[in-house]
Amino acid sequence: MNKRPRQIDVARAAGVSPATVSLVINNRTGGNVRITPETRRRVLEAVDRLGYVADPAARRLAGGFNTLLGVFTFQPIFPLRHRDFYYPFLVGIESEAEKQGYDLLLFTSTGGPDRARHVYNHGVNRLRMADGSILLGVAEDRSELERLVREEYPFIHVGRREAKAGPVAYVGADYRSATTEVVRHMLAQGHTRIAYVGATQVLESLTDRRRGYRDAFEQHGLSPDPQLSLHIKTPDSLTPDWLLGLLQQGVTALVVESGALASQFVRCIKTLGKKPPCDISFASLGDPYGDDELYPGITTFHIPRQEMGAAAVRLLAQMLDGPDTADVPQIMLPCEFVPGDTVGRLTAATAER
Amino acid sequence: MNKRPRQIDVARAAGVSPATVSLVINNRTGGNVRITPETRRRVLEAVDRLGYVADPAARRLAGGFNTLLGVFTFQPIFPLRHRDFYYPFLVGIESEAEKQGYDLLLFTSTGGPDRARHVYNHGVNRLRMADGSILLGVAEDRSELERLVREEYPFIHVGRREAKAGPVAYVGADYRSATTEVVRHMLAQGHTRIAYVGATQVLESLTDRRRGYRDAFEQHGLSPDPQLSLHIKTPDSLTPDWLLGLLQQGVTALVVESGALASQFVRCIKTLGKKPPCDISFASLGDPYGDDELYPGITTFHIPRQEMGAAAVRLLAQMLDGPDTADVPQIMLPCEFVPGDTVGRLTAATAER
DNA sequence: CTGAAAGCGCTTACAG
DNA sequence: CTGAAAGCGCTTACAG
Repeated sequence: MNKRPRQIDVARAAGVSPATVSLVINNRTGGNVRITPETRRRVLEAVDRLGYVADPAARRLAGGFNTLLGVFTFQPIFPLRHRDFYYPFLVGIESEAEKQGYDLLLFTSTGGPDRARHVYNHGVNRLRMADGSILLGVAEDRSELERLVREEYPFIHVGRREAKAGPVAYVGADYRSATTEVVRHMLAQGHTRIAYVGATQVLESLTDRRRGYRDAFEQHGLSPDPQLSLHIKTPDSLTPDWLLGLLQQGVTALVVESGALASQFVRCIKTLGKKPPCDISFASLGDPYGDDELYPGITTFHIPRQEMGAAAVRLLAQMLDGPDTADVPQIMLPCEFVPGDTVGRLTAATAER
Repeated sequence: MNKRPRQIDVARAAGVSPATVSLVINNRTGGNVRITPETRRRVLEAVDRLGYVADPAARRLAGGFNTLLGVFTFQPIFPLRHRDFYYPFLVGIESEAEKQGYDLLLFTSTGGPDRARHVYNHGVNRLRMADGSILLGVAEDRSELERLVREEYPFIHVGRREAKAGPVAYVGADYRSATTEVVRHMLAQGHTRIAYVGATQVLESLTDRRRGYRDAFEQHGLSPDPQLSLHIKTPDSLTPDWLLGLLQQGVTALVVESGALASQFVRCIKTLGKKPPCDISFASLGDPYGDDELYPGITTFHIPRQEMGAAAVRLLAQMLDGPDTADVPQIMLPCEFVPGDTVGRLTAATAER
């Protein structure tokens, strides 16, 4: 086990100084650095002959940067279930990290026994191992986010987030406008009794949708019936009977807040032997992740998950490379409206059913 | 507050030397090292207050460890297509890394313009940033693997690999035995004209299956008809006509080497209006990844991808923790036989069809 | 055009 | 029980 050659070995073999070896290898040519072609040749020849390979750790230490981007998720990033939740984001994160020349550091050592993950372990911000990090997913506990903001650790959150400690840098999706577009589409088809079925949870991404729903009505000079904004604890609460109740209240169209609710809705409507859009118009506020076709021609909008991941990396790289401007990037990406065929014109028959 | 705190900052804050900080943080307690509880407390308090995290690069350079496990794939790890190829491995890798307290370093900065990845970029073995690495996937070019072995860099390959430079540490799946089991199952049902449809490629995992096929015949005191071992360049070469030709040669059963070939086969057989197992018995040598049901009750074997990932991490952790025993771990995990219903008993009707 | 020197942030013998 | 010092293998001003 002969030791691998070091820079100094190459220098000796080529009859130059270590500095010159470094210069040649890194192709540093700017400024007042100029290497004779002959010297360069000798160095490269020695590198080749000795099989020299620079130590990346030393390189990074000396260079003062580590080109490591952290990826932190509050839950395991590769869960067996819901495998697809993080996946499209990761596709974007990875490909952009590749372009920007960063490696990705996945914080897997921060898990508690419940597999919920913590930024601060033993009071230490593990993320500091990376130059900056991307945060993904939903944290039960907001205090870690607050602390990160207070600490001024460079990070980008995927998904809009608010914190008391100050502005959070994020790449979000514009659920508000997208929801407005969907609901306006329903209003334009003559519907006014449009139910909103969402979770009880309060979360930025959900609040945005709820605002979008309201916006749509206001833009039509209407205001939504508060009775039709329904918040349930779990998708299971959405039962055929419950749905029937809604229909009897004159609901002619319905939007659900998430993919999980959408599939539950589809199940119920089938049980009832009814079909959208004839019996009820229906839309999902965001396409389900994965490519399992939830319902073929569902009316919805596309969440640009991949682009969000890529944009987050790009912003983070800028934050790290660029001069430290104090401004906190906050970006909302548009969601593309997917017309589908589950929303139809309100007919007298439907309305009076 | 701008710069991240260094060890020296903690030392000053706690009124001790950097060495003591290092000792406390790494829980070095053996030998003649003993830290007063009071000192330890002061150090940890300072660490906490300053938010100190050791620089992994410096740590590695100084001869310590990183608790970073590299994950290297020869292609993007999160491809949009074939998303599921790496996925189940990653599930295992992540959960085991979590258990062992390692973070995962994904080498995304090593991509060439073709997105094929290289261990050695500009002559640098990027993997050395991590204590050790897991390698996944198929490399066109074997020279990097050879070089890693020669360099004695600690790594585990997921999937059996051979190298000229010496033994490769791996966690493989026992495709050979699994294939034997499948083919014996066919032989036991009376089939003898069993075609083997595989790729032209030569690769350990494929070679193992080909051996397993041969083994099965030998165990029945037979030897396979060389004419029935067929190797095609792409799945597209498997056409209905081609299949018909096989049937006319008296083939009554058929195994395909991969999931891609399996779905192509299923397509052809449907075109021909035939059905397994009545018209032909059929098995796939390994379940397709993902959970898209290729063919509901297909006869195959289950590749324990998740377990392979976990085992690789476990072995690597042992390699790194343990005293440097020179032995190279090579493990083959069993594949579970999935009987399915696409293999049936050979009847006179089928044989003489 | 190239070398000598300092320094990146740690860990590990070695003293005391 | 803890500190001072050397060293890991590089890069980058700074001289000359």
